[in-house]
Amino acid sequence: MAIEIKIQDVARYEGQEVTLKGWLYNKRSSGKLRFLLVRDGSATIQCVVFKGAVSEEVFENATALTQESSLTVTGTVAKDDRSKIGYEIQVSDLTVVQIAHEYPITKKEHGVDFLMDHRHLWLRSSKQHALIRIRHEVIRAAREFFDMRDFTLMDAPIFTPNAAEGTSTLFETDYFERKAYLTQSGQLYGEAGAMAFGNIYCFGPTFRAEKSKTRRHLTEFWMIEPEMAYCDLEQDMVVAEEFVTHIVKSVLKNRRPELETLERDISKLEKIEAPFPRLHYDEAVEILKKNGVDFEYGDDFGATDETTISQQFDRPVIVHHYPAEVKAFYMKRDPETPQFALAMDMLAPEGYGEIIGGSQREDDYDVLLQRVKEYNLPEEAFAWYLDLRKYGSVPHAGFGLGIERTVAWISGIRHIRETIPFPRTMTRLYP
RNA sequence: UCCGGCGUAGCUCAAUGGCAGAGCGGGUGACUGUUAAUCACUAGGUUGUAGGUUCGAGUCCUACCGCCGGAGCCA
Repeated sequence: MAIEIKIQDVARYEGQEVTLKGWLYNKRSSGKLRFLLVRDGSATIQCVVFKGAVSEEVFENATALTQESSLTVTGTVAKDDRSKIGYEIQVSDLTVVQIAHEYPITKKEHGVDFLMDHRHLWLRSSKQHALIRIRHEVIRAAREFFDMRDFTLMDAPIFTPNAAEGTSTLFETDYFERKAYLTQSGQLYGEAGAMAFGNIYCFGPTFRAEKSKTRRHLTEFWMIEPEMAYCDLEQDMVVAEEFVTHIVKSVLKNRRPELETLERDISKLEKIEAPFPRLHYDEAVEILKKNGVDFEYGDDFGATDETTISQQFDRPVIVHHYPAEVKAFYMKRDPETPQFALAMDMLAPEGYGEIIGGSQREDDYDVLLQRVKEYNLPEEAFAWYLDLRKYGSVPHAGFGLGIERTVAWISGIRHIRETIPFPRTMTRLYP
């Protein structure tokens, strides 16, 4: 009786008879030979069916297989230098589980819209497979980083009564004849958690109804957000750069074959090491001026500005002390230079844009109440949030990291939509 | 919302205003080492929609629809 194995473990079974359960990735034939490229989710291997070595029925079955048909194969593991993984299977028996209908995704190239309409099948192809596995590793490493440091996982709600920053980009939904909004960030709830547990993080989907049609935007994306009590902006930045370093190193260690599948320039990732360069807003503006960018002092940076700044460095760069006017109401201002907020953004290299946004939060009750009024926010909706400043307020800080932009950067792929299994954009709700 | 581009076979694309085609995929067959195998044969079309110009429109014009890219906004 042959032992049932995963293709990725095939090297351990050289010369033995094994059984694989999978799907037909591709088929080539030559006279009395059938070359079946079989994938099982772990890897892909060529299975060779020779007419003289199997029953007539097995050979006929091998001939009839169509792309993505499901099958089980039994055969001997043989070393072969022509194989990409070093081995192939010499088939002795083969069972067809299902003959697949005509498979829409062929070996030739396809357009994005067609592939996205078939996203549920596209996930089977090698590039998409590699991306989702890198995404898994990014998420695993991100959680591991905070778990190792004794942060408590405390997830935030997805239905929220109000917006943290304006309502124009919120998805509204009916909530038993009231209005509810899909969350844009777990941060405010994270602050409640930090006051309860010290250090927490939350991880979940967030939703933004921005009418953005660029390769960096999704309407539904995943964010991991730590929030730390007794923490200032400086400490916040240190955690952020060590965090990103840990994620990159984990992917390099555990998902190197996938990076190679994607033809990622790995040398660029190997340079990622904390500490990262840090720029005061004023220094970032200087860089723009030096590069001849027409930029108005006091504005936030646009996408091309971010690219110009990040291109000066071979690792992520942190920009801090943004003008307070362009930043959110909850960010604390620098006591020494109150025109600046104690805010920071981390820009990924190679023009991948902002992957982290964070700040030290305003911890003074009176100042925060004043901000709520200045930003015309409904005071009663933020009563619970203001409470956090009434009962044992402490300096605290946190940030949010966008999973999809991080995966896009580490993978080196152009568009963010391939970094999530089923992307949601302005024009894409199916499948 | 604004700016730009593209809609032709299942897919990727050709076709000077003048007979709507190729490759891949599908089907039939040949081949004992193929690597997107190769070779032969074969089926497959309301050229996004609605108007207009013209002897004649896939091609030119107008409107609409869909998608793609970018801007703003953001992670």
